[in-house]
Amino acid sequence: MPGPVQSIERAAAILRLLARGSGRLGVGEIAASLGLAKGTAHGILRTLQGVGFVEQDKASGKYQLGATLLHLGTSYLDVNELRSRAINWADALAARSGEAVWIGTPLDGKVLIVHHVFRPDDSLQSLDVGALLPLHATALGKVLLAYDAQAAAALPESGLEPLTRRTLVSAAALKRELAKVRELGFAADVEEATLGQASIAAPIRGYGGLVVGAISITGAVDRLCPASGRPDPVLAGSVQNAAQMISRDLGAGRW
Amino acid sequence: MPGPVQSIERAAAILRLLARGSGRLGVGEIAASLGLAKGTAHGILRTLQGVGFVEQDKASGKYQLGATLLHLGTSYLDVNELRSRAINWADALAARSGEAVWIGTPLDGKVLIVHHVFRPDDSLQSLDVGALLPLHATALGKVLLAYDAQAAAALPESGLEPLTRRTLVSAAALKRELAKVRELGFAADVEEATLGQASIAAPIRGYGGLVVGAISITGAVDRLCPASGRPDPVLAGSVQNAAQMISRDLGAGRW
DNA sequence: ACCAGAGTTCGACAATGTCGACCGGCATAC
DNA sequence: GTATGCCGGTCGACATTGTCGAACTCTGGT
Repeated sequence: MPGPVQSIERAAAILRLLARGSGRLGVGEIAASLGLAKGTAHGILRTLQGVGFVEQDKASGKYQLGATLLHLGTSYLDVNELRSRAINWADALAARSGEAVWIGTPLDGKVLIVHHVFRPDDSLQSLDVGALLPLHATALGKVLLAYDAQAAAALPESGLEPLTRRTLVSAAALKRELAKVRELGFAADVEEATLGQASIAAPIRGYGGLVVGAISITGAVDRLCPASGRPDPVLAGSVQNAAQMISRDLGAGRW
Repeated sequence: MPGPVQSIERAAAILRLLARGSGRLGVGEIAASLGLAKGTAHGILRTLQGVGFVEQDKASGKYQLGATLLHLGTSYLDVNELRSRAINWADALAARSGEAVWIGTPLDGKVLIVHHVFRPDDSLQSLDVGALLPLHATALGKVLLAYDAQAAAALPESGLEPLTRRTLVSAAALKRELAKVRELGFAADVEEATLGQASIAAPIRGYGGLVVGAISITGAVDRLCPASGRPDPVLAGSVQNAAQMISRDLGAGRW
């Protein structure tokens, strides 16, 4: 196949760098990180600035992400079929379970949150749409791993980052967990991402039965796992049911 | 100055086209819209696909925005200084006024919503962060216009799009309105964007006193304009006060 | 006042992306 | 069932285009 356009790849690399670096970066730092000449990096940055993808802090001369990206990002939400089909079911699930609902899709070895319904009762919660969560420490991620052999194979054998003292960090333990997920049809995490919080997730299938995302509820451990430290089967059933309804809307056939 | 990088500009144009087009587009349509050869458009699209900025629908072969953009967009929120300084004050304003709060910044002849606090009482509201609102029909936009001569000059003399039957569509009427905004120090719109809804907005100033954004409350007309169809001065004062606090945090000097 | 480091500019080279014609499917029309 | 258009994808030659690296300027610190 004919070559991809290098300058665009480089521009994308710069944007990702700025997103990861969580702050402003200078031309020199960017050029060094990507192995480019300073002048080259500058030219790309100036172009990105012209289209509004990056902004320059006039005081320090450093660069950061630009406002246009926010608009493009939310425009993505409008065309995302998974999200638009799932919204109604997510609201219903939140109402029935009384917990916050997330919908996630795999992105580059992480889980991207594409929808978030606040827990019905109190409304002082931060919005997590657009956030990237690790695959191995969240119920959403475990579901995606369990039904995507490719993603599972790409996981490192060790060195999984522990978010809490309960995070699974060994590949063997995770593998057992994934087998259990496939057997039960849903995944759970109990204080593996955040202390005091648990989640239950189920797979969403698209056309052809392929798993394209997952839906989960998240809340306090004692509500999701009443006694015994195992997820409440009624709640798990609700999540699975919501996932099935969404899958049906997506044309997933008889799954 | 040395030329900007064309391929990046073209890639950005494609992304904007996809964001505007609100749906999937084919290679041919994109190439025609931008005056490019089909092969060229294809190469750029394939590169954008490689970096996750666009996705291809396998069934139809058409392209749409990609998930990576969502993550980049929300990463922008993390580094946006206006938003991060304003969040606490926005929460306080929402609590005191009992209304939904927006924070907006100018972007390319529109208002970009960078923060949104739900109305405290009921929580069944859609999230508008990332949305682009017109300048002439919203309180946020009027504030930005009133204090940015350049943006005001760029407005068309006529042909302002009417969103409701109360939207100001003549340049003269808008001009008078902006003069009033400058005099009072805040802007209002009463059913000019959505029937039954009103807003009150005040300018946020950054370093040097420059207006960098605006904050507003939005709610039912009878709550914001109790009798007489004019905005409640107490609520307007609250909005102005929040704007001043944020401006101070941004280092706006004595404004 | 000097120096160090930042972002920015400049010009030449050739690597790079662009163009336009060509292929292969799929769907529709006849 | 065949023909036909449409659409996405491919390929190779040309020259436009982006890249490099050195030189410039300005700010801030010493």
